[in-house]
Amino acid sequence: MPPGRKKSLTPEDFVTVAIAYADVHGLAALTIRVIGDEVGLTQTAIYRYFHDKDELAGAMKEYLFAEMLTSLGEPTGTPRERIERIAVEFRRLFAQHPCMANLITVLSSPMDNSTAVTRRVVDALEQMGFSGRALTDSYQLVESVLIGTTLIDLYGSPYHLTTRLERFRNVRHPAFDDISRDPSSIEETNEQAYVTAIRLVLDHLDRTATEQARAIAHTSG
Amino acid sequence: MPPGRKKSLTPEDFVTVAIAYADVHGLAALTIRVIGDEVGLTQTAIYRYFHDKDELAGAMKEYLFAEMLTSLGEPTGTPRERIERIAVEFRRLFAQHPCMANLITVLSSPMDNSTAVTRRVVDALEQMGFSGRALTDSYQLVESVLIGTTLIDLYGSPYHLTTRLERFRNVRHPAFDDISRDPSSIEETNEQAYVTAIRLVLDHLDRTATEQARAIAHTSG
DNA sequence: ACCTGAACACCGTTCAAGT
DNA sequence: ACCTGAACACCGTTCAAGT
Repeated sequence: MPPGRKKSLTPEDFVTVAIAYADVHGLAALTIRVIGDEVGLTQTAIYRYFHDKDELAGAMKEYLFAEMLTSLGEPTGTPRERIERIAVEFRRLFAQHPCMANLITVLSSPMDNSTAVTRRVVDALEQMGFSGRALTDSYQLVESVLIGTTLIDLYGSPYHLTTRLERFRNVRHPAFDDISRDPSSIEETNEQAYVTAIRLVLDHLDRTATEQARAIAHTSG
Repeated sequence: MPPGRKKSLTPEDFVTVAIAYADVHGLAALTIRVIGDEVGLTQTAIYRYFHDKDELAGAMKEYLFAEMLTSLGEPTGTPRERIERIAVEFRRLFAQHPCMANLITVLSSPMDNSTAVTRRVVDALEQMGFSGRALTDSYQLVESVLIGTTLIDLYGSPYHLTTRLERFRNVRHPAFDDISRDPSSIEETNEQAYVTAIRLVLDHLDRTATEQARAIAHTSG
């Protein structure tokens, strides 16, 4: 490609620009017209690249999950360590790209990269010894706590922190007043709750996995 | 009021009609024009009762939390039982009114009735022996798991079940295929995850509460 | 092939006008 | 006092027309 040659855009250009904008201004502020402005074209140019806004949102979600898969690298360590790793990277992804929380609540369709993450958790659970209904139940527990507690921290982005601050102030209790004075201690509290919740789930999985293994050994022995 | 006299509407009329519609068709389908149709007036009539759509959404949320407070009744039993009670009623509220999940993600402002529920949890935690930073951390853990795991089950309402069904099918694993065959077993799995998560949190609170009590006794003794 | 400009249906909201 | 009808700004989307 000769220099100075005006290269046309790619779908990825739209995706990265949209993510950057939504992270700062919130997903609600991301209109088709704004995207046009941001990439330097007209409002309607995007329809050459995406069928509709939902398809763009799906591509944004896939892009961010791809980023997470890259950070994750190849699975190593014990099953528990692998799930812990996923929990950490999941959290990091949402912290770096808060628009993800709104994307997930707005979007429903399962897609390749999110399914890949799901499968990693399922693999780890299988290696812990879960199968059949115990496997799906365990997976659901991990997903609910992992995504649930992350969602609740960030769904109002980019106003989630001030909102939570206001909620804490509304409790009208000295301990909550103390913490509502600076946003960073609110973030700490959220982080603390996440880490504790994940640890509780993993401890529980360790216990039930050995129980299931013992039950199977007893049946077949 | 004489019979046959045409009584004018109340704000509550709009609220109940809006909730009923959003529960069935989803919050996204609830437009100002639809509300007008449903109450039997014009699109713009609602502005005599609410400043804007956000105020209506807030009133819907408050109405549903009021319903929950009524179901809860006066607090009785041990602190743990009281939190369990709240967890059960919270779940029931969302099951009966799935629009609540979307209301929460869309709305941010803290309001009277939701704060009342918060305060009940805080009271119970204080009676368990938590104070200061341990109190806010404990509360945050309860809230994250309680609301988080509920949100994640229902945020796509009224399509949340078919969506999850499709996600399970996408995993392409025999155990997930089995469960994705009927929607009721998906609901069971969600319910199971919720109950387990709450139990894990409450067990953890029981442990840390006695630890904190012991630490205080040690310091002051 | 890639982009623009005008247009359309739909949304939340305002406001003057009706009873 | 309560409601209507027409209008406005904004949204996602379509499509004929430009290069």
